[in-house]
Amino acid sequence: MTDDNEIEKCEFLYVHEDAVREVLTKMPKEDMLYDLAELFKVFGDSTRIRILYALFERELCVCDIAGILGLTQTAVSHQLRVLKANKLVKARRDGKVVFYSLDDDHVHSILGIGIQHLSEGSGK
Amino acid sequence: MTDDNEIEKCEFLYVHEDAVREVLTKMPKEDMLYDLAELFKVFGDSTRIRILYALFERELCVCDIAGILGLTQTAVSHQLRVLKANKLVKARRDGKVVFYSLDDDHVHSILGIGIQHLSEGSGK
DNA sequence: CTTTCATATGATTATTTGTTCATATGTTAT
DNA sequence: ATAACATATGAACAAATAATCATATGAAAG
Repeated sequence: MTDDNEIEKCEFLYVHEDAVREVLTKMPKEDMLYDLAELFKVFGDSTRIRILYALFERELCVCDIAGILGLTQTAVSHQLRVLKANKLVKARRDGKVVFYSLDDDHVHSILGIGIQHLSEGSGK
Repeated sequence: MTDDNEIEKCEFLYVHEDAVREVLTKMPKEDMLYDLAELFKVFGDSTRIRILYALFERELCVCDIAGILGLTQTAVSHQLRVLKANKLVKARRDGKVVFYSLDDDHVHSILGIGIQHLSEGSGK
């Protein structure tokens, strides 16, 4: 049916043995795939996405972000910590106030492609 | 200190009032930001990332993916359902076997930019 | 039609994760 | 030093989610 190389049954291993072998040799390192997932996990929360978009316009302090998004200062601070740890935003202190801004060109790119995907998906 | 427009205190609202107003007018729709987060959430799991990378090479059936990644058939099937619901993979049935393949150019783009970010981050 | 095999689905469970509350740190002004 | 304010941090709680187990569906072969 398919055509060439079915081998044994699926007893959890190898329906198409050479396909499996080929893919196995070309898979990236586990560490990298794990880190990649961790990075996207950061984008996978609407609060963080909204913070990033707010920072698209200009740098903002924690309190302003909280005001814009209708969140508590604490919640924003926690999420900014995550974003900062992943080098997506950077902080600048001016007296008592800490200003946050985007710290990565990739933020734009990633969000942009995500939007493209969404818009095309709805058009199908 | 800062320079122009501090207004009142942060009582949860508006340290820099015009900054807040400006950003508020330019924020995208809530729905879109939510959908965007949902999309990235799909990429935010190492199992799904690994499945996507396996499919980079060629289409694969559920059992092969399970074999390649050392997962149960059930776990893979559940994740494929998520990926399919988000139009990142598509399915093709051939008899008893269902072959999955990537269903979006954006998958390449998004993962590519993610990798760029990671590699630059470690070089800092 | 019954069996076999590949895949899918539902329920349960364990873990992760975002928010809240309370409190701590750090900076400026009095 | 003390007070006031912006921000950060830790613990506790609630919600989301990925894996597992049991079972169901769907297709081909006998």
